[in-house]
Amino acid sequence: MKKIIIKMHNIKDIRKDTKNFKLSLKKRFLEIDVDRILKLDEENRKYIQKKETFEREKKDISKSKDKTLFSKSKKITDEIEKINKLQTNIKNELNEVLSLIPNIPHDDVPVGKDEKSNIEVLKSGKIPNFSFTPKSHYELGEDLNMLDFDLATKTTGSRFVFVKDKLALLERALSNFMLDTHINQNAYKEISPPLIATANSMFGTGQLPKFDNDQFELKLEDSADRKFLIPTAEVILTNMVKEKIIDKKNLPIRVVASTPCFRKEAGSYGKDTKGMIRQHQFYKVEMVSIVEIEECMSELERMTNCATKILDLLELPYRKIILCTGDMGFSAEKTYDIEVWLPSEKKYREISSCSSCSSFQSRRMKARYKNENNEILFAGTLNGSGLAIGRTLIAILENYQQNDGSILVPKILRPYMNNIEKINKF
RNA sequence: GGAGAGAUGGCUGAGCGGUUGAAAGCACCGGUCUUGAAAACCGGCAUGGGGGCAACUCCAUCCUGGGUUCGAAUCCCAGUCUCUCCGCCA
Repeated sequence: MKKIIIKMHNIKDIRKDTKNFKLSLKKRFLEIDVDRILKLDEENRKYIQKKETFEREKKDISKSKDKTLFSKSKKITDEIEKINKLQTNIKNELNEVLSLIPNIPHDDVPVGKDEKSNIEVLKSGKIPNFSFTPKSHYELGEDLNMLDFDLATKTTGSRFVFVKDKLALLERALSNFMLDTHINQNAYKEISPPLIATANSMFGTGQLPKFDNDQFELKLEDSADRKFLIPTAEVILTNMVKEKIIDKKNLPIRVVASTPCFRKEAGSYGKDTKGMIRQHQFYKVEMVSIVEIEECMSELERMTNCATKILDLLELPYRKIILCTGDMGFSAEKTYDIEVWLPSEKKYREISSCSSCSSFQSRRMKARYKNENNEILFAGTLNGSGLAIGRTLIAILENYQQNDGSILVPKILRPYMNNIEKINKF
C-alpha cells in the first residue's frame, strides 16, 4: 500500500482565497483559527525548502563520487533529519486541524443555524384521513406481536428490536423492492459489501476523526489496527474508488447496497427512545454516485428523485427539504432530506438524506479521475438513502393502518410478499 | 494454523549498490500516411510536494516502517498484503 498524503481541504485554495474560506466557515457557524492554519502552512513550507536545499547538496556529492566530500555529506544527513522532524510535526499539526473542518457549503444552500432554517422545496402525496385515532408504529407492531422491543433489551440492550413474522417479511420485501427499483429503473449496480471498514476508510468518508464516539469499533488483538462496523453503506461503497485514478469513460459510477447500519448514536440520549425511529442497528438501502466534479449538482437532483420515486411507488406522503448550512452533515456541500408523514406524530420525519460531498471525500480518499484533457481531478461523490428500511416500515405501519389494527400492504409490495394484501394479527 | 513464492508507473513486466524516476510491451493521447478506418511509422504519456507570472526548475516516491552506506528499487531487520500447497471451517 502506498503512503497516503492526506488532504481534506486544499491548503493552496485556502491560502489563495482566505477570505472566502473564512466566509464559508462562518456560514457553518464555526470558530476556526484560520490565521493559525496559514501560519502553520507557512512554517511547513519554510522547512520543506530548507530540507530540499540540503537534499540537493547531498545528491550532488553522491553523484560526484568525490571521497573528500563524503564526511560532509554525512553531516548534511544529520541536519536533514533534524529539519525533517520539525517539519513532520508541523505538517501533522496542520493536517489535524484541517481534518476537523467540515466541507464548504454550496452557494445554493440557505444559511442558518439549525433545522428552523431548512427550506421545504416539495410536498407530495395525500395525508391519510383516519376515522379513528391512528396508533403509533410501536403500538401497532406490539399489538400484532411482530415488534418486540423488550426481548431485544433482554438479549442485546436498549435501542434494538426483534422484527417478527409478517413484519420481518415486510422488511425483507422493502429491501428487495427498493433494490430492484434502483437497479432496473435507476441504473445503479447492486453491491453486497463488507459491513466492516478500516479506520482509513472511515476517515475517507468523514466519520473519523471527529465522530469516533458514534461508531461501533471492533475489538482486535492488534490495537494499532482499528476496524469499525459501518454506520452506513456510504462508507464502504464510496471507498470502493479510494486511491484510484478512474478513467473518465467509466464515470458516472452508480452503486446501491442494502445493508445493516450500526450507530452508537452518542449524544442522542432521550431522543426518540420509543419505537424504532432511532436504533443502534437498522437496515438501509444506500445509493452512491461517483461523478465528474461539475456533475455534482445534477447528480444530486437525480439521486434525490430516485429516492422520492420509492415513496411515490409506495404511495406514502412526504416532503423534500433542503438543509441549511448549520444542519448539514460534516462531509456535505448540499443536502436534501426527504421526510415521510407519520400520522401518530402528525409530523414529517426523516426517511432519506441525499448529499453531494463535492471533492471533500475524494480528497480524503485520494479518489481521482482523468478528464478529456488528461488532467487528474478529484472526483465528486454523492450518497443518499433510498430509503431507510426501518423508517419505511414505520411509515407503512402508521399510514396503512386500519381500524382493527391490521396493516394494508402497499400494492407495489404485494408481489414481494406472496401477494398478501393485509397483515393481520392471526 | 503449517510450508513456500511474491509486492516496481493505468496494466503486463525488466532491473537486484552509483547520471534508473526507472528498460520493453500493452493501453491512452497527438502527428504522418489513407476517401474513411485499420495497419505502419514518428512523437508524447507516473504521482505527490516546494519555488516561479511563466517557460521552467527542485525535492520525494519502485508495499509500509526502521537499519547499513558518501550513495538503496537494489543489501539487512520488522510488519502488511497477495498467490500456491496442506490442514481446519460455515
